[in-house]
Amino acid sequence: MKLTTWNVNSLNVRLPQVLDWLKANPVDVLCLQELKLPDERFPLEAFQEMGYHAHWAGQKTYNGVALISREPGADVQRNLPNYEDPQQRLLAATYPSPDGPVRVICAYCPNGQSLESEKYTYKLEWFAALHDWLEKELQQYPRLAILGDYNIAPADQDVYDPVKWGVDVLVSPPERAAFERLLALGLHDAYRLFEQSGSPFTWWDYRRFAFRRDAGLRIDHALLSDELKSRCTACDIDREPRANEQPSDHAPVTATLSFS
DNA sequence: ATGGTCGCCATGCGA
Repeated sequence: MKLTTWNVNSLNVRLPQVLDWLKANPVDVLCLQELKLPDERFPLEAFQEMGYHAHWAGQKTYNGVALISREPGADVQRNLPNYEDPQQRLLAATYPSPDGPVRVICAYCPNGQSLESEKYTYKLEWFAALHDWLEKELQQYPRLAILGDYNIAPADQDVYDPVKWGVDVLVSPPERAAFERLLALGLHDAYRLFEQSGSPFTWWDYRRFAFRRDAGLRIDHALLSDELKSRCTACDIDREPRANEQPSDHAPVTATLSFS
C-alpha cells in the first residue's frame, strides 16, 4: 500500500501534472494540499476516468485538501472537530487493507508567516487542537497515517542552511515542540525510519533558483502509528516533478506499507 | 538591507 502527500499549490494549474504523476505512480491514496479552488470546481471526472475515487474539502483562493484513492473512503471527516476554522485544512477517511481499516488523514498545517504574526499564534493553536484530536483518533484507529504539509522542518538537518535560516517560522522551537508532541502520541516520521541517501528536502522556494541550488526544507511528512510503522518498508521523496515546467514548489512524498 | 516568484484574481496578500 502506497500513501503519498503532495502540496500542489493550485489544483487548477497542476491537474495535468498530478494526472501524469498518478499514471506513472499508481498509489493507493494521494493526499493533496493547497487546491485553491471551491468545492464546485473540483475536477472529479478527471480522477474518475483514471479509476480513482476522491474526497475533497475546498474553498476559494486559499487552502483546500483532497484524498484521491483506489478504494472509496469511508467515515470521511472534514476539519478538526474540536477547532472551529473556516480554513479548509484537514480531511480524513478510512481505507481497507489486509490488516484491517487504515485511517488516512490529509493535513495542510498553517504556515505561520512570521514569529510576530497572528497567523503564528493560530498555527500553534491549530497544532494543539490537532494533537488533542489525534490522541482520540489513535484510540479508535490503531492503523493511522497522517500525511501532509506540516510547515515545520523538524530538525536542523531538514534545513539547507540552518544558520542562515536562524530562528524563524517553520523551524522555531515552539513549532518543533508541536511536531515532537505529535510523535509523543506514538507517531513515527516515516522518512526517518530509514537510512536515507541524498537530499531530504520536500520544498524549495520559487525565488533565487532555490531548487537548482537545492536550497530547500523538509516540511512535508508522513507520520505513522506504531502498527503502520511496523509495516513501512520505504519513504521516498520524488524530486522529479519539481523540475517540471510550472512546477509546484513542493515534491511528493510516498510511504510504502507492506502487508504480509 | 532589500527583494526575489508564484497563484489567486485584478490589488495586494499569502506562501
